[in-house]
Amino acid sequence: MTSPETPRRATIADVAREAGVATSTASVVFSGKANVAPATRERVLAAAAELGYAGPDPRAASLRRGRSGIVAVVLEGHLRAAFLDPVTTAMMDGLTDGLAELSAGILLMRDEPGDDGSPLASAPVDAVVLIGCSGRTRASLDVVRGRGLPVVVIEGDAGDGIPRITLDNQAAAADVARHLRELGHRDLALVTLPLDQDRVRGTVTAERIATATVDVTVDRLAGMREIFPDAPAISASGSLIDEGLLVGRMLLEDPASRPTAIFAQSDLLAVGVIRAAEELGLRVPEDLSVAGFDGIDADGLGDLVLTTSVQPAVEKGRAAGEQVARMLRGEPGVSLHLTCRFRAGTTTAAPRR
Amino acid sequence: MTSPETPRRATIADVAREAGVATSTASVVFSGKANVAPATRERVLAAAAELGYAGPDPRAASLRRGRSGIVAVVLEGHLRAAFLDPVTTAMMDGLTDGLAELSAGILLMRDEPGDDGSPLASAPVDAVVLIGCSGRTRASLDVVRGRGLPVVVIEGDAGDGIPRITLDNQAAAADVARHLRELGHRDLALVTLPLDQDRVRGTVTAERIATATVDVTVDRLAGMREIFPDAPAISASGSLIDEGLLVGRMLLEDPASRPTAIFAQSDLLAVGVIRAAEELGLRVPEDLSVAGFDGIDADGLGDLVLTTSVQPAVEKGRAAGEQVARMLRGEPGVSLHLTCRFRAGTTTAAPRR
DNA sequence: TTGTACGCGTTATCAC
DNA sequence: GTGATAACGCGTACAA
Repeated sequence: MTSPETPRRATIADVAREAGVATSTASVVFSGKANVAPATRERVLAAAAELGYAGPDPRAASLRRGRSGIVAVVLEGHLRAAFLDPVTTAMMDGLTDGLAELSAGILLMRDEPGDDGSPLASAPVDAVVLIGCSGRTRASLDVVRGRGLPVVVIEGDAGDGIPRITLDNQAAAADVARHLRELGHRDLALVTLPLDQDRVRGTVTAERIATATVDVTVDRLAGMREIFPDAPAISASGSLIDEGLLVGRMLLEDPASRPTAIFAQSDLLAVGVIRAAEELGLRVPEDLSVAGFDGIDADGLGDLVLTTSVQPAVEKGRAAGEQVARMLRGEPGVSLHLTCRFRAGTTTAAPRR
Repeated sequence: MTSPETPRRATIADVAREAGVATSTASVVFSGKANVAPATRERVLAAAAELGYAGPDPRAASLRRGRSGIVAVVLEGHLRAAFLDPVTTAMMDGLTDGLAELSAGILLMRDEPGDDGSPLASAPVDAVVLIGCSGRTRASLDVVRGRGLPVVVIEGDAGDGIPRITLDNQAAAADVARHLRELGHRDLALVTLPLDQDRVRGTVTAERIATATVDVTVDRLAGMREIFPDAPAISASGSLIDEGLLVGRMLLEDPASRPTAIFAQSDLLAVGVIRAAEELGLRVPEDLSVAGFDGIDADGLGDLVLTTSVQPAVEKGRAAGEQVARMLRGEPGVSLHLTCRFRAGTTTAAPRR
């Protein structure tokens, strides 16, 4: 222990000694939490420069403070897939806003428990935001809660008294469907998001709905069916333009059974459907009306404006961030229910016949 | 101090006492770093359950170990913009791969130094990956380096001996330009990525190039100009399909000055240009050749295959991750220069006339 | 296999 | 305005 092995990195104590002050004084110089005589301050800073001291070690500081300044964001599935989704990125954007007052960093994590237990359990985080929480997360979540950390869930349910940020998916979907009905459409087809983890592309049956696990999909479907109880539906395997294209082809290839309008559960799917229509020589909205959901500004639509329900994606993130901030302040977190706003675009019109 | 104030959270010492073992034994039970008699182990676990102990505090553990298991990724600009770019997401994907052996979390950070100094300086991270590093980052970077943490830069220059992952942007762009020249094109127009933080859309002048700050843009432009020294260029305000559409219109609207080929600095821009051509009734590649850069599998091209230079985006991330892992192991980090591969597609052909 | 003791680098508290 | 001191909660040589 007394052997001079590696030339150890300077600590704040070394700096204090070099400057001829107490460690507590040096600490205050760096944290700025109290007034220090300018002369003393200079001495400390000079000593730090001389010893190559780069400021307080964040690890030690976070142990002492009980705060690391990091908030974990748990996404389901591959990170890449999550960031491929514009709604998720918008939400992350809002989250950084809501977290701004904490000036906290965002630690990205996946839902899956890794080889050596969930990383969630061993990461020095101050709070956790779950996005679309699936069952698997529960276990690792217990550890986090057991530690007394704030947890907020966006569009999911983590049970107990965990604050949730939710959306009026069903009502908003009904609004869009109503718009189509009022335009005069009677033959509507639906394109849904995945129903469960399996993400099977195919016709949506009553059985499949009964065993569905993705709330968003089920709720939006219910809203659509409020207005069009018998509309056929096909589930996509993800919220992607290419999926919309594939499902769009399935729905449109047979001219005999072709619907006059297609309502997709996401804007990306809707863009794909529009592309499928173009492929088949159908014009939108003259020959086919297409509506989406989300209100993202989809890249690649050109001059068309998608009829959709604009969800407050950024707000969702911001709200979650604000709740985290509140809970970290010791105040109780509350659940919030946000609403979507219908937007009539240029992709829907009255049917031809 | 002896007063029983708040019912303090249980620590590993409490668990050990409750189980009638030494703290070290309890510690080992949780870390699994050594063998413990099954009976003892059970007693410890039972005690932990009883006291509501949720496992070792990550903050304390990281101080003790000197590792937090977190790697910071610094992106320039808004997080949202970063994740809108397919190249960035692909890179992040590779990064998680390269970092896999560390099973480290990824802490997202922005380039901008906040109000209270850069968050980079106060985050408990083990290493830092910079993506497209601008000058502003330098200051906070010094703190990190002063602390002796590994730093790796992807497509940027952080000075000194910091390992860099770079791309042969200029040579690769020249390859694409050469292909167009060999096809017989003489009238080429360029669409560039943003030149600087201002992201102004407009004609690229010598002055603008001189004050440009985005290396990628400048390098690719230089490569293009090696072959077509006088080709006119317009800068886009971002790598987006709709931006390509706008700039494409600017370049194509006047039939008199219409080029026979357009080379865009990103595939997304190229897709937009193709869409602009379609709008004007021009066929690709018969009436207009279009080439891009990146080699992402762009959505919405139909049966066309874009002529482009395929950059190893995932590899860039993976390489950075691997260097970080190496440096954390104590080995020296090395700079890597990756190369793009030219891919001839169906969007380029000999000019008509 | 289990227990003891020390140090990781800070910062909050309180007295001066 | 400055200084001494005690935690913060854990991991790990080392001895038993």
